[in-house]
Amino acid sequence: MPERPLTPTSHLILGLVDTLGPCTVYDMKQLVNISIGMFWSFPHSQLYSEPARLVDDGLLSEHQEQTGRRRRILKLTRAGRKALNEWRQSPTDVKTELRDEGLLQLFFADPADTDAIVALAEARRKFHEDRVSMLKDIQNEVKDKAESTKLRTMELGFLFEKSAARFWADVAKNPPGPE
Amino acid sequence: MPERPLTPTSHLILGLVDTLGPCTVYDMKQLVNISIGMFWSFPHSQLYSEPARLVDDGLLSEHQEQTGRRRRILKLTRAGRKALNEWRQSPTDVKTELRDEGLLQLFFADPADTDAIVALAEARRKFHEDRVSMLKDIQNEVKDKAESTKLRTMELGFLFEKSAARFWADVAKNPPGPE
DNA sequence: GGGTACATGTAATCAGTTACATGATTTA
DNA sequence: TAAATCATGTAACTGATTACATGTACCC
Repeated sequence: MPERPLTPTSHLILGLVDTLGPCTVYDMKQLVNISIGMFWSFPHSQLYSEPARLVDDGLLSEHQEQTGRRRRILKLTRAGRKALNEWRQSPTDVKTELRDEGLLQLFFADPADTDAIVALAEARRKFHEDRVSMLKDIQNEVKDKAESTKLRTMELGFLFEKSAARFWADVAKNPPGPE
Repeated sequence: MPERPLTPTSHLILGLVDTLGPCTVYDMKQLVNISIGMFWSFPHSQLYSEPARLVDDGLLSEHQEQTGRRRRILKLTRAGRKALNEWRQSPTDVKTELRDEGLLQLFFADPADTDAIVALAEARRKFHEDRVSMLKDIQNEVKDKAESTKLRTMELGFLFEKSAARFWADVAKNPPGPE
């Protein structure tokens, strides 16, 4: 059995099952939606397909209900917990992916077309400001329940959205021009 | 011919060919490496496969050298320029993907294991600080040659790396703990 | 003239994404 | 009890990633 290299998605699932205890995919989806999923999209089909692989790998066990919705309950196996803990002890050296199509548009904007640049900047500023307030709402709702590490994680996202909003406001006010 | 929806990678290629004029994939790779590719990874095989699709779509034309390395020279077609300009006029409403495995590790860190958290934070702080200085070097080198829009784009990346470095320094100094 | 790094691609795998489909619960 | 929404999945596609492969130019 040449073991499959685990992806970030694998570790996400392992971490979620550890956080939630035995749980369904839907439970995981709920948690992802209001936390890490705010910054890193994990479509729900991934949350189904990856556990299936992890069961094959022996890192999760699954138990299907015999009644009602026949949901699958997922649990960490001993090997799964071991894999999770090893990952926890090895800080990654992978660079952050900052994939922003708005930035791509700025990169390829025509410096002579100031109107387009300002329109882009205004749209993105508003976008990031809306996200700042969404994040505030979420934070208020979870701040008493969530673990300290999870709250802390949300902070970097928060910082990013705020500097992005400021950045685009500045671009709108003082757009790059020709020459 | 139902036209294929263009991806960010498609627009990247179209934009690069517009910026560089008729060029090879390698020319594009060089530019990507010192700019947008610092934040959004585009493996070079993508820079080969996507132009092939765009040629199929009629958005690029290609002309292979008959001698030497038989490189392929790529050019925007009229339809390609039209597609690029339409994209330029339509600010995206797609959210920024901030994919950071270090953050994932913080999210799933054990609040009781302060040592692991501090080690993670130190590693990531150093990582982002190194990137800040890489970016400074690049900026110094290109600041007289590059277009204003392209320089401006790099700034958000720069801001991000700086706040990430600060964030992790703070986590190291004042790590989230149990209870 | 042999080694090394640059340049140019191809192939195969696999994960990510979108779309589809439908059953179970709640609410009007 | 019908409509709406929540919940739970599957399937097909295709793009992203990794690995492989080889040619060309330059340097020692």
